[in-house]
Order: sequence, then C-alpha cells, then structure tokens
Amino acid sequence: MFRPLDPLLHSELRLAVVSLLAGVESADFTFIKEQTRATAGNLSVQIDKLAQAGYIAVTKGYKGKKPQTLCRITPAGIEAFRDYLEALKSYIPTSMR
Amino acid sequence: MFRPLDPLLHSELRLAVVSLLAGVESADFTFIKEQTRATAGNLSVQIDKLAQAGYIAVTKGYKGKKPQTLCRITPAGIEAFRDYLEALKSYIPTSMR
DNA sequence: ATAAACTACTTTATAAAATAAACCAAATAA
DNA sequence: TTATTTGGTTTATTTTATAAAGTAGTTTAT
Repeated sequence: MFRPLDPLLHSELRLAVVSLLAGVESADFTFIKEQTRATAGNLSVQIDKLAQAGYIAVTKGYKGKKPQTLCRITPAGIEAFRDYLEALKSYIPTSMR
Repeated sequence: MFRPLDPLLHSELRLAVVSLLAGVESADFTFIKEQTRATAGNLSVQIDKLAQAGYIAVTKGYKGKKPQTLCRITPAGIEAFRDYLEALKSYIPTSMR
C-alpha cells in the first residue's frame, strides 16, 4: 500500500537541494542557499548528509579568492530521487492525482 | 521556487494516515495500524497530533465490548492535504513529472 | 594601516520530532 | 484462575532539524 520513503530525501531542505541539483549540472553553496532560502548552518549540515550518503558530490575550491563549495548530484542521487518520487505516488490518492 | 511543506503532513506516518482517510468515510485505529504497518505507540501519537491540528476527528466508542477509536478526515484536513500535494509539486522537476 | 563589516562557510548547542519500549485495563482463551 | 490477546496510552530514547555562535579570510572605508 504505502511505500517507504527514503528518510534522507524526506526532509524539506534535502529534498529541495536534490530537486534543484537534479535540474542543473552543478550549483554552489550560495546559490543553493538563495534558492532554498535556508540558513547557512542548516544547509551545511544537510549538504553533508547528502554527501555522506553519496547522493551528491561536493567540491571545495575557490572562486577568485573566496572559497566556493560546488555541489552536483551523483547517479546514485538521481536514482534515489526517482525512487523517492515513485514511492511518493503511493501517498497520493488517484482521485487527487 | 520551492513551496513550504506543512510540517504536520510532511511525516511519513501522518501522511499515510491522512492519505488513507482521504479515501474512506472513516477508519478505526486497528485498520489504520494494519494499512500503515505502524506500531500502536507511534500511531497513537501521530493520530493525536493530527487531531490536535483539526485535520482529523477522533471518536472513541465501543465495537461490542472492545474499545474502538474511529478516525475521519475533516474539511480542514482535506484542504491541508490538497495544499500539501500542491506544494509538493514544486519539488518535482518538470522533466521528472 | 587598521578597524569594521561582509562572505562563505563549519561547529556546537538546543528544540522538536519520530520511534520504541514499557505500561495498563478489559476481554477472551486455556 | 491465570495466561494471553486486544486496543490502546504514556513515557523514554534516539534521531532530526534548526538556530546560535564561531572561524577564516576578504573587501571597504577611514
């Protein structure tokens, strides 16, 4: 009946991050922060979790003299996101789809 | 861009409960427990929260000699569920819809 | 040159949530 | 009559999310 939802993706902020990254080649910390309207602290923690899980790859570099954290979704991340969206459908009554 | 998700509905178990109730006139505790495969303790807590919020109405009665907790979704609950599903769409890239 | 403010984060602390474990009362079965 | 099951609730523990504070360096203004 109801399919389990990957707890790593079933978090408003992490879901937004993955959804955003699913549509772009890569995005940096500041851009993700703006788009999701998250606080830096929260975003930092959630990006870490997604990276730990292998759902995103994080590259720390510099943009000019300033540090830049670049994120991109991984194939595993794309698959997990697809699966999550599939599972989510089991919670949407056909009458409301 | 990303629409906020009602934290009361953005919980796997509460979402399952509301989704289930959206499709039936009413359902009792045991039935909901079976369908969602939740533990009684967890379900009891989550049903309470949904009731507190006015998303569901809970009626305690008896079925024969045994206690029976009947739940039904309220109009406010239906609206909240609709809104949640609408907001959820903002997290689904058009390319993956 | 130096202080003040800003950028780009990370770390740590606190609050809230989910889950599990323990409990309870009544009913039924052995 | 003493287990065992049913139908839950309450309490405790773990996990998660969020906020506050801190770090390292940069830019701007004086």
